[in-house]
Amino acid sequence: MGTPLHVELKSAKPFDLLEEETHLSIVRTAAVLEHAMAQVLKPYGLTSTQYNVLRILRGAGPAGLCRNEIGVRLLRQVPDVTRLLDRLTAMRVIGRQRTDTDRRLVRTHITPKGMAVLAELDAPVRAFHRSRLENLSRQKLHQLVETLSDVREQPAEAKREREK
Amino acid sequence: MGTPLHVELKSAKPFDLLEEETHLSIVRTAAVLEHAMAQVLKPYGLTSTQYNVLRILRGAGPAGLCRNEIGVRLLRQVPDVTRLLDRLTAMRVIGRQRTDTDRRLVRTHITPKGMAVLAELDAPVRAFHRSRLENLSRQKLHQLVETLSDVREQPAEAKREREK
DNA sequence: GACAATTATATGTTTAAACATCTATTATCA
DNA sequence: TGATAATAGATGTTTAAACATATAATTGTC
Repeated sequence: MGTPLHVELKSAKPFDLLEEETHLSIVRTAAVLEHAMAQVLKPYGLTSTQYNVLRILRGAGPAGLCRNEIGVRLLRQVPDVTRLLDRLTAMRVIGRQRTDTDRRLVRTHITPKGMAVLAELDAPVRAFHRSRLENLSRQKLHQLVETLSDVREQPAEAKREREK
Repeated sequence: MGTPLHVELKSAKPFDLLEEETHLSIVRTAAVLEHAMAQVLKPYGLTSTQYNVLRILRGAGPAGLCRNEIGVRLLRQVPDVTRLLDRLTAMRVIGRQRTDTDRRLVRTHITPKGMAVLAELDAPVRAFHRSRLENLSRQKLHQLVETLSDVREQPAEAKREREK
């Protein structure tokens, strides 16, 4: 059984709004996981966003993806994908080339070096994920994934508001 | 029922490791919530970390807290609390003074202006939390909070490793 | 077929995050 | 007591995030 968040954060009193407690729990849990994951990636000189890009491009295959498409697939949106890709290009783990048919597009693909870095990381990353969540049953994990997708679902009212 | 994450992120194939899917779901959900929360705070010129500091200091009362204590209570750890507090001091929402008994310590407290900003934000923040999670039952929320605290709990093996 | 609107990416600039190092003060203990 | 370690905080520097704006290419429309 885990520690209540308000104890973990030494808050004076428990939260008075369950929705706020839930929000804070999600953000806190993500912060803890992201910090641990960053430690796994650090020896390889990658940030989690950079690793995210490499995983996206490996999944996309040799044709690669254009900048915007990478942007929308990122786990965390970043406001400057161009320079994120610049840095990965400097590391020689990705490559870029203009598309002929639509010369606005720049296709970005993972290089053999990038593939090698990912291959080296696959085992430690899997081991990390498995050990980090070993306390939870398969059923709990499935339930958590399901509930979180409901959280991300925009409430109906807000959706209507946004479409105006 | 929410959208599966691999569809949301246009991933080529569903995840092959449930633990990884869970990790990514948590991080993705936090990113979505944090982005929405940032929109609520933006008109007030506050980042979510700055808002977090003000909430901590309001909870701490007039005596305030020292720098390190604020650091450990933050939802997301930051590596430079000093300059985070510098910026809030420049906004005149917090104040600082050296402690007499231990002159290494600097006590930081929220100012009346800081209290006023928080007071103004209380209603919109509560409304945001309520509407953002209105799709979920109380029971689901309780269950989610409980499961997330289990996720944050360090696995027993890793704990032993860390204590060496 | 011109021309505004849209889309895709890049650049300039300000601000903050990240990391290492440094100073001052207090605690520890031989 | 006096050297050493530990703690609290600040500072310097590099790197990346954030935000606005610009440039280039394509699409839609009348």
